[in-house]
Amino acid sequence: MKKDVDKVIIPKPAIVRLSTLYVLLENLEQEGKTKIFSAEIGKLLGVPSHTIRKDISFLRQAGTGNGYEISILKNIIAEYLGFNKYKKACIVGMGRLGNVITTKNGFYSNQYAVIAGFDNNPEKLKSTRTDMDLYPMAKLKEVIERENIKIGIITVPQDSARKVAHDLIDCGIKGIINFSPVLIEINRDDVFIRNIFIAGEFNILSAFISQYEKNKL
Amino acid sequence: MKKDVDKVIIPKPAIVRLSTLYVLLENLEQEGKTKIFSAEIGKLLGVPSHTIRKDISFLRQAGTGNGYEISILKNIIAEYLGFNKYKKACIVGMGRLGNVITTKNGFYSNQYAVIAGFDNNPEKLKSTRTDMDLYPMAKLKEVIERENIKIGIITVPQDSARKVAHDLIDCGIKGIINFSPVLIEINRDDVFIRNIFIAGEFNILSAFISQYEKNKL
DNA sequence: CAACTCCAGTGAATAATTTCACGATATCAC
DNA sequence: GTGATATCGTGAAATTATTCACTGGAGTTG
Repeated sequence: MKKDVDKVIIPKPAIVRLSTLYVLLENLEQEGKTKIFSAEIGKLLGVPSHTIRKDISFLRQAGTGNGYEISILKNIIAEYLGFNKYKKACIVGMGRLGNVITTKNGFYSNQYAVIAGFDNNPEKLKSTRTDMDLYPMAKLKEVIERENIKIGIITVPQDSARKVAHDLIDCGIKGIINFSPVLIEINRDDVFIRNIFIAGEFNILSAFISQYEKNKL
Repeated sequence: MKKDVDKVIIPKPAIVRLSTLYVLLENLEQEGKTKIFSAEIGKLLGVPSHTIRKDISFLRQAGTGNGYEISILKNIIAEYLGFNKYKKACIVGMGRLGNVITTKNGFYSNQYAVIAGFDNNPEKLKSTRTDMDLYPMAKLKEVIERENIKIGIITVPQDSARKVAHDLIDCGIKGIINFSPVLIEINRDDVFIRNIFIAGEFNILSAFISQYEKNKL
């Protein structure tokens, strides 16, 4: 009898690695590569090969045992992790950062589409040159519901970030990428937030470097 | 007899949380707040209060037992994690993203200073308006060594990211924040890299949302 | 068609991290 | 000052994640 696949819970760090791996595979595929080994993936992701093998084994879709066919592996990951479900995103805050992020620069996978931008400054709505549709904040709920958008990006200044986050959640957004330099507190376990907290990154590096030097002694 | 404090190894996730917490405390302090409780911190960081208490307890600098004095907690964290050691950073790639990041926007803590910018396009060196000193790539080693910079930010396009990373490491950089949409593979355990991999963030959110819905059933 | 080599897959062991639970200490009210 | 309440600090337990170690399949060579 087959194992109850649906009950296997994948460790969160494994989900993060596999999600990243997916984008990596997209890039490699575009470069013309078709096959890859666990050791190679490991190097690129900065983890040992057995970690990669284990991560992939959580998906319970055993391959042939001799390297991975990139296109197949991509599909297995996307299928299992549900990447095909939520492809639309919106962005709030059409300032300079918002602009940079949504300019197709390789920043986001070609699987996703940021289809709507919001800002409460009418000037910005006019001056911004982009493929997306731009709207004033008042249209937030209407657009998100109409397009069934589940992912939101926050690139507004500090003082409005929290309000925007809660507005997005009220409109049905389930995942947020927050670039504002403010941590956003949410009380619901059905909404996920990824904070891109650049100021913190300096400290993290500083700490790791110091820890390394301390332990070296 | 006192415990051998120096031998206590802090879990990596705790280091990351404490590093983030530090920036948070800086912000709260600027807003005029002087005291904070573990439950409050927990909400802001999105983790339970006992995790925060445990994280802080790794520092072995017990407080009074009734909330934390923000200024004191800040000092304890900075001291223990060595934040005071490496305050200078440089950035390679003065394109639009590089500009946005280095514009004092609250993106980086006021503790750090991005003091030098590099680009191999002479036009960019002239046209960019900034407080930093700007240099051509040829000056990389000279400047990094002269200023004893240990942290580098990469905001160059995809195709040069890997080379830039290795150049930085050759110049003595020990910590890298990589914004390019390429994962950088390094083989040294004395160099730390933080990939801000936006394309991956979409997948991660997508996966968490799907996982949540799957487990809900 | 062996024999050999190279990898993936995975259950089990180990290690790392988080959570728990409770004693200790500060604060406040009266 | 005493009691009531709130909060921290931390060793130990529980949970979660990683690493190990071995099996078996696929490709390759002569």
